Amino acid sequence: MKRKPAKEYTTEQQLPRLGTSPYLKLMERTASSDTNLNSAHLGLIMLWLGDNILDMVDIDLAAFDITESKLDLLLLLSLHADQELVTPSSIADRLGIRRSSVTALLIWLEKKNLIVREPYAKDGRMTHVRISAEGSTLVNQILPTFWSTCASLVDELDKEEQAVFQKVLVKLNASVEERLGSGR
Amino acid sequence: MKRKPAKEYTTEQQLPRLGTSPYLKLMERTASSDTNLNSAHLGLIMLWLGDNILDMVDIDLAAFDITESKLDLLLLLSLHADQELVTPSSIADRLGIRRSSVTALLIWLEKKNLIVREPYAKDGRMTHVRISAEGSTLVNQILPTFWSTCASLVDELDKEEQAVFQKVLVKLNASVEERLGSGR
DNA sequence: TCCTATAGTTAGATTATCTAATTACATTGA
DNA sequence: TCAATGTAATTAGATAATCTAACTATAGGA
Repeated sequence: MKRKPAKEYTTEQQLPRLGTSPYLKLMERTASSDTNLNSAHLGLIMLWLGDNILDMVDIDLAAFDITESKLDLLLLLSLHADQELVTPSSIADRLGIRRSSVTALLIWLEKKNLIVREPYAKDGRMTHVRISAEGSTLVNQILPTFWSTCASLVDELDKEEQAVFQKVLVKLNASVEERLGSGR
Repeated sequence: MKRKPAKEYTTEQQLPRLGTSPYLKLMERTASSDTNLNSAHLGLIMLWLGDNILDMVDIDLAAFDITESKLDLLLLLSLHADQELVTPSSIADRLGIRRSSVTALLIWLEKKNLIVREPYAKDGRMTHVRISAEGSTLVNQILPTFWSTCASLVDELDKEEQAVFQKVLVKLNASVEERLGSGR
């Protein structure tokens, strides 16, 4: 979670906005010779943009008193609601986090009655996790806003730009998912 | 900071990879009628990609025992090293976080001798913050890897794709920065 | 039946945030 | 000139999301 300072008396003296160029100059000076500077520039802006987008979504979700991680988990449970067995372990595996981290999320969600944990009869060590009716209701309340925020991110692109952008994004995301070994 | 579970005995049973399509179906069902579904799809992938990219960079930086936030701050100090006065307040303002959060970062960085805090003679309430020689050295060690990671993110795009992508990214980032009121 | 593997949780830590309170200095106006 | 008020920085205490390591309980095989 990040960024949304309310007021806190705005400071008089500020740092000048430097823009991108000093970063590029620094890059020229410090990048290894086999690094393509254009690519690095592109990657850098992607990184910044990614950061900013996450912030925007966080701000949006804050209104629903939930975070992106938790919504992510609720969506996962939603989409696997037909599954006979959804365990903390498999969730951890999918989200790329530790089981104990999942436990922490589940405790929070269960406290709010958004999920249900049920002992799994066929194997006493396991627990089946599912989204509750209340959880589904919340997700359905959140999603319209969430999609509209997603859409607003790329609103100002014209159709042609969107088309190329889409192709590129899908490609990049696939390769990054592969590199990380994660993926939906 | 996120994701890089070491081993923790991989689970036998796993959740099936669903891919994007169930998300899109869900979107069709739950998006408000005035939300453009293509845009929302695009935004969603951008969000996922942004998340994944942050993870990648975090993993990279972990080798240097520093996080993105802290590198960000060190870079900021680097680029404003000529400035007479760089205060915690102005840093907070620029990073879009609270002064107390900056204090926490500074304490950590100072403990590692990466920055120096000096009382500001012209106004006893203020503190001038600058990067130390050691800090600069570290930054110079990190940056080659950092730039190469940035570059690797978009490596597989051909020149044409890169060109369009660049144009689009710059545009989007500008608008998101404006919406958030942040920006470098 | 005993040993070991696995699932889940708990305990305790770290990082990055926040708000509210505190401390110290600066400015201003009666 | 000094008391009230404003501002800068820090501290105290909280929450969120993560981690590792240790623990508990169950399962399953030799």
